[in-house]
Amino acid sequence: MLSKKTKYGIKALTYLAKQENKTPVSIATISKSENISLKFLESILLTLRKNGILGSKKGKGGGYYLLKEPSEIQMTSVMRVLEGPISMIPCVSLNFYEKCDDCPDENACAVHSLMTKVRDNTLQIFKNTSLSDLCKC
Amino acid sequence: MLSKKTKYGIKALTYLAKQENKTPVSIATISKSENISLKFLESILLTLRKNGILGSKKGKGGGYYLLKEPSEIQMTSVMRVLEGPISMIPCVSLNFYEKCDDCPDENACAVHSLMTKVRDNTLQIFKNTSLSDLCKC
DNA sequence: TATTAATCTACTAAATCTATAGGGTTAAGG
DNA sequence: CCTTAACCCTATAGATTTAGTAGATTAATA
Repeated sequence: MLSKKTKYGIKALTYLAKQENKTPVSIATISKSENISLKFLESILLTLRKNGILGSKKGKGGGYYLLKEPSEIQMTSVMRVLEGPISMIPCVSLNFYEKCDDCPDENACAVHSLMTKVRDNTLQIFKNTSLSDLCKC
Repeated sequence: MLSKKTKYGIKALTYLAKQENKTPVSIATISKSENISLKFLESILLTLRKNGILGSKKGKGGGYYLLKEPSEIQMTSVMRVLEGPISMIPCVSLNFYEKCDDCPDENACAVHSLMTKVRDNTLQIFKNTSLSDLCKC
């Protein structure tokens, strides 16, 4: 299941991507427009900033803005920052790999092979989708 | 994230699919072979039975067995029974649809369109993968 | 320089989900 | 009638999610 954190994060990012100029947008503005709890959104935007996707400006007239062009922001990085692993199970994860306790042989594991397929497909979609693509809906 | 329930369920199913004859296999046998907590596996097999994937026989010589041929069991049904929706978000789910509270227009929602793509792809994989395919690893 | 608009930080909390564990009941076989 | 094994119900520790609350910090501006 996609967490609300990720859902709200993507919505906020597309909102910012749709801005014509790059002047900062306040959390409150995004919160109202996208119907997102202000305080929750605050923490989401903070993690996006700490992970190099957003920049921020403090004080009056401040807010958040994209650090790169929307077309340069892949959904892979957005998903990894907000949702964590793209894989459904750690033993097939590229960036968050972990061995299963119960599994003696990954190569003979049905779950492993099935989830590898799913990961490959999902990864392709996220790689080939940028923030600017999402704005076209 | 794939739950352990689903992971264990798939492992148990492939174990049953690998059996040559269709005589029932006890929970204890599968539990030992696949390193799965017996009590947890018990509840998993029970839900698989209640959802028409497994049959069971009580008493001595009893246990669980597949109701259909492994090649006839699609991963779509297995996943839906164990993990629930295949979609990452209810608003794109075919079998578990729910509207988002915050979203005024699904067709204009970036998350919706992205997750529809992911669902379509994942669904294809699960549809085209049967239990017998998983035994070939 | 005082005010105001913002981000930033830290703590708390309710609700839900996950992954079991325990114990008793029922049915089948020998 | 004894053993075996599924069935069923309950509880629970721990983790995660989704916030809410309170206040500190920073920067622009009047």
